[in-house]
Amino acid sequence: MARQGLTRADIIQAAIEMIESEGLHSFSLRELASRLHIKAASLYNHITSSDELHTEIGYYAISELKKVQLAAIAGKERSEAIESLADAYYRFGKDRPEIYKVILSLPMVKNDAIHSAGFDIVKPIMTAMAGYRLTREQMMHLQRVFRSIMHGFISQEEAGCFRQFPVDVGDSYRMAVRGFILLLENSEKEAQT
Amino acid sequence: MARQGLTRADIIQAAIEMIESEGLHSFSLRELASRLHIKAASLYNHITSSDELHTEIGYYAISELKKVQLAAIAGKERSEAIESLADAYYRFGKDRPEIYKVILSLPMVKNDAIHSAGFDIVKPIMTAMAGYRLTREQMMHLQRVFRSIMHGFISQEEAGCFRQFPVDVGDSYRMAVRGFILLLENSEKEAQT
DNA sequence: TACAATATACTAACACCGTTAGCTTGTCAG
DNA sequence: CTGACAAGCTAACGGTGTTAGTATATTGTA
Repeated sequence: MARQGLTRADIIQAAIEMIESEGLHSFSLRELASRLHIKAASLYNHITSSDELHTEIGYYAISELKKVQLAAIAGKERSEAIESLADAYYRFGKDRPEIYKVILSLPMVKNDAIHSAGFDIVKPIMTAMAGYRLTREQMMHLQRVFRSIMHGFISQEEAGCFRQFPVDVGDSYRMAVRGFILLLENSEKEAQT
Repeated sequence: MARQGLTRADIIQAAIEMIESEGLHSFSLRELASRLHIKAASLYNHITSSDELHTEIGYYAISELKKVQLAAIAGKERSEAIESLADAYYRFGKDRPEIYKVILSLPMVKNDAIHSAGFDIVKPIMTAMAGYRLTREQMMHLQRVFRSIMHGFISQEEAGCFRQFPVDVGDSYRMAVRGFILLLENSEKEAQT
């Protein structure tokens, strides 16, 4: 009745908007359905489960992050590229916290599609490190270190863990990035010998 | 009827055991009550809400982590202390992943008791860094960097994000710690000038 | 143009969740 | 011994994701 011909894409889109504005924690299928002027059960004509929808939103989130990262490193090299990439990462987490949380909550395990989508996040980092004379093995390790630093920092700040001291969080962040660059330079020296 | 005289401590204890064995995600008050041979509503004679219980378990988790950390740095200095502390942190996250998740999910914001409990996690790091000649301000920043690295690494590995390359995760971890020590040494030099 | 098939919506219900109100009853202190 | 408190209970509310079965608008085809 008064059927509006909703598509799967419409639903994913609406879910993303809802998560961005209301927060991931308060998301529910019933509320989503209500916004689309539909009953919750009707959503199942387009999706097979809540998990699947969640995964779909995860693809979007990863592609958004990748987009921002690629733009950040364009035409840059070495420490400039790293700093710019880190800034992009950091700002994404701050500007779109709910979308960032979606990425974190993604079940990387056992889902091949998401697993391979994870490569999208790795690539920009590898590119940014290309200006350093590193072995491929070093780069694989360093990419993990970079992601650990960025993710760790963003999620701890988001969780409110950084309010314990009266020093600027931005300064802490820059120190963290500096530490990574030091490690890059140090690894470069090691690779030369 | 067959009243067993459960105490608040009994309930918290049972909840901890249940989370460790079954996982945080599948925890529920009803299941907890069932294990105690009680109805869910009866739990409310001892706790005021699910959130409160969650917070209580958080205190336990933080105290456990602190215990492990203090033991790790006892009688050690400088890089040896840092490495040992990092190892303790890392092993805690790996050995007791569900309890570690409880710490992460703690609502640091707005809860003063938890906020101050957070200092328990900071202290061992500050102590471990005491052997370096750093200003107090530097230490506040570096403590954030350390926690970011550790938390970021543990949670990404736990999420399965590190399966994308065929290089040893332990090697990546050691490289991350080495990066932090490099940053410490570098900061020390800066403080001297 | 008519009809069949499909896509889109619905209602009703199930099993779970946290939580509250109100009741019973065992236990212990005065 | 008795009154008060503590510790349990049942029943219910509103919330969640999900399934089964039904109706109907749209669309493709004969």
